[in-house]
Amino acid sequence: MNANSPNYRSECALSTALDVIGDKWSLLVVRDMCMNKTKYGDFQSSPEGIPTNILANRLRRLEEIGIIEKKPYHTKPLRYEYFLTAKGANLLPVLQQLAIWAHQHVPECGTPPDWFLDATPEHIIAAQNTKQQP
Amino acid sequence: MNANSPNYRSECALSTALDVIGDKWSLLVVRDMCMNKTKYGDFQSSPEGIPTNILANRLRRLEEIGIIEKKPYHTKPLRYEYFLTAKGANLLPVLQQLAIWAHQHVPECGTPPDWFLDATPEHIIAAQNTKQQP
DNA sequence: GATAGTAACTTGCATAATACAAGTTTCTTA
DNA sequence: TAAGAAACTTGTATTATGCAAGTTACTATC
Repeated sequence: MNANSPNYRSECALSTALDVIGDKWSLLVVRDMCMNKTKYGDFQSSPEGIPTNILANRLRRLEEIGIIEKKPYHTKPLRYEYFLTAKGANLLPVLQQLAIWAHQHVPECGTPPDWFLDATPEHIIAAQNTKQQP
Repeated sequence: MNANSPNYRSECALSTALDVIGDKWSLLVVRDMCMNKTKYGDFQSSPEGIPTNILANRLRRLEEIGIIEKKPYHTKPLRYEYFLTAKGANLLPVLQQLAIWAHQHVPECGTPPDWFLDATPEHIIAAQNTKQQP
């Protein structure tokens, strides 16, 4: 019952990864952030149509576990932008492999853009920094 | 309502991948098969403890979508072993990247074995073939 | 200065996914 | 003859997800 007992299903790294980000929406929010989306409304307007309560919950959880961090961009009312941490940006290879697999093996699905497949976690971080300090 | 309208959330390859294998258990069953487990009881005895109704359901679904195939190893009563197809074995890079990420970023989790990180989909297929034709 | 609009949420309730326990069938072994 | 294993199915409880509506604090428009 305390915050230091995450209680993963097993010691297996794969299983633990799925316990942390293996839900229906988390990786899609991470994808959006890789595309330089930063605000609540940006995530909401993605084509998958994430329910607003789920989005609020995922942003809270992803921040708690250190995958994203929020920075205020407006006071009165207080509003935040969300950015990937290094931990979050390092999920990019996972996203890329998932996209490659679906593109190769699921006929109906779209083609991932080259910039996405060619990017690295470092690119993502760099792009975020230029956006934050214009 | 027909079998040819899978109705994915969007055209996005990542989103489609998650629609296909983005649940809590599918990739763990694929992992077990990468470790040369083939039978129902093998999957059940993995440390995560998959519920038996979920396991039966996932084996059916994974076969329907062509990620695994079953072959009889015993008649009366009829019993099947399950193997990865090429489509299934090609999920290995996804599993590897998830395991690498968790190993690097989640303190409590275990270390993936070298053979797992060094393997390729072709290795997996080859290992299955030697098991099938002794 | 009242009215409408926007952004980022929260709340309540319905539906779907997952979990747990028990039962079933068909052999095999003691 | 009885007990056990293997591979499930069925029933029900719990949790996660989905949808609609409401809230708060501004900003811009008539």
